[in-house]
Amino acid sequence: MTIHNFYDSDTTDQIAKKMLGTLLTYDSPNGLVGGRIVETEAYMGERDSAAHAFNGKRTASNEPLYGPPGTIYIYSIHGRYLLDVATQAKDVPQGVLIRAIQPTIGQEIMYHNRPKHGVELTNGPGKLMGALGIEDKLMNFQIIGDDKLKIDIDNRLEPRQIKTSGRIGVSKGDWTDKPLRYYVSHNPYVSGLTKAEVNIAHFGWK
DNA sequence: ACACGGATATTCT
DNA sequence: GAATATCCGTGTA
Repeated sequence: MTIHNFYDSDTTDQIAKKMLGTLLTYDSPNGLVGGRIVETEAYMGERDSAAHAFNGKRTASNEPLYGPPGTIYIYSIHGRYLLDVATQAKDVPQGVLIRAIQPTIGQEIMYHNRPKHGVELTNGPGKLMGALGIEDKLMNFQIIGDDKLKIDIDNRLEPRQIKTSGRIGVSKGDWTDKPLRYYVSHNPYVSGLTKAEVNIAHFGWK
């Protein structure tokens, strides 16, 4: 199965949900790193008041959102770099923000890239990029899976339960509270998860 | 020049 | 947990 089949004939919110449990990997200069995606958010394009392409806004920096499905869209905010993947046909600026991963590959390298303890390694969109060692926008416009940065959708882990909520950190607007954030219930690497919600025995996987 | 954001770290109750 | 402090690229002027 190629990455392209994954996007075919699905709405962006469905794609965001289906990305949970897939494996994000990066063939970094220091070695292979990566982990299971445990938290995503869908951004629904021109009509979505929280989206970068709201009202058709199109600039040099959000141009990758307008690319074909699988186009990598890295952007900076508050001095961090965040990872988005465009999900729809060319010129349809919808995408999924990858907000957290459970590290499974090259953890020593990631702890070196980002010297924090436990879940602090990757429990946020800027944190996971720091851990992977991606601190620039050089991969913008690449198609995910074509080069160093990949999402492996085979052997996807099945979440026991997927929860939804409003999206984090978006400014007030009509779409602020729409349930377009998806996460693997009980997984400790989900951002902002309370201790009581974590299950250390199964991490939320079937 | 300048204000601000799809965030994170620190410093308190 | 809740209130700051700080991050720096980007858009607008």
